Amino acid sequence: METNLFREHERNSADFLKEILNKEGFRLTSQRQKILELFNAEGGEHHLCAEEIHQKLAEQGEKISVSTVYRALHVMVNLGLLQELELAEERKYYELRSPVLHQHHHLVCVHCGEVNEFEDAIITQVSGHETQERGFSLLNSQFTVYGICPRCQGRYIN
Amino acid sequence: METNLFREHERNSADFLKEILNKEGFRLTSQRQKILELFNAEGGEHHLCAEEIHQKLAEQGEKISVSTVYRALHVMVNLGLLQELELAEERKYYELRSPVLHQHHHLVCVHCGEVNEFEDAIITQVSGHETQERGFSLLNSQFTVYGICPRCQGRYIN
DNA sequence: GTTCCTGCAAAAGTTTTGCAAAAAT
DNA sequence: ATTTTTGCAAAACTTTTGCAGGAAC
Repeated sequence: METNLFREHERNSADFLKEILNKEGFRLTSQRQKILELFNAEGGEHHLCAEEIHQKLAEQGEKISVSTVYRALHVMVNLGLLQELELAEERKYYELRSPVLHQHHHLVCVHCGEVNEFEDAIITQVSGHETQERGFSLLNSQFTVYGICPRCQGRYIN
Repeated sequence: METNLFREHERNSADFLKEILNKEGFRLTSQRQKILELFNAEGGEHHLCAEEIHQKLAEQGEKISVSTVYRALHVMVNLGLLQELELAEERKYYELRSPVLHQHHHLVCVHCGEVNEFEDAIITQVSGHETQERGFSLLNSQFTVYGICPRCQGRYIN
């Protein structure tokens, strides 16, 4: 069961991205491709912030400026490829966008920052119910649970 | 049915605040009192950011610096009096903290920024379930639904 | 060829911090 | 009297923007 828009087209990821971009008058650039590849790399980080993206690409020898990263992230959010997350931190994180029905949510340890993901169809139902009741259209939802993970419970919590 | 920690002690709100502060080695100051009074004022804004707090207090003739507002907000979050919200905006918002069982959540119009609140016990149940399953202790949770409100649906969405 | 995109550096906006004076305990 | 808190100004950090050169269409 695939849960992200991008992986479904992995074989021709560049073509797929180009199509999506061009449809809206944007252009395919190597920088945008590299950023999306980073998100798509399996086993890697799921949640990335602009600075992390910039640094990881720099480590791979890619030349890309921070402002380009920010601009690319905005474009991809607007195209529906990425979703912006508000975790416990001061900066914004991004992840590949899941279709609403397979959306996952986050359980964050406020002590060590560990992030767990989970899915729950009820959350989607509640989103649909609340939006319908007020005549809103539903775009997406974000559910974040904060707690202290088992490892950190043993330590003194400041 | 009271839903916030502060209102329960409204008659002696200053004493109540002082007690909470002193218990942790903090001191009661007029600035901290004024900030909490602002949140507690009924019919007022529920969600306030640092700059709004600073401005509203200035309008009332209170002298308080922005840095004091930030410092007071941090103290009150740590004491459990306020909760930090990550709405759709670039800055952080705060509201009086509700006991977990009566927590409310937010429905945000991404176009005009209108914020609706709602309660749903199922959200609390899911929070409890997910934390227990992974051995986390539950601190709180935040559920935000993004959509477009009825008024904005008629307009062109950029 | 035209339009969009990038990189750079500078700017903007929010939040934090160092320090001396003031206030709370 | 001691310790915390405040206000101010400066700094730190994330994010945005203007502009000229370069790349994609």
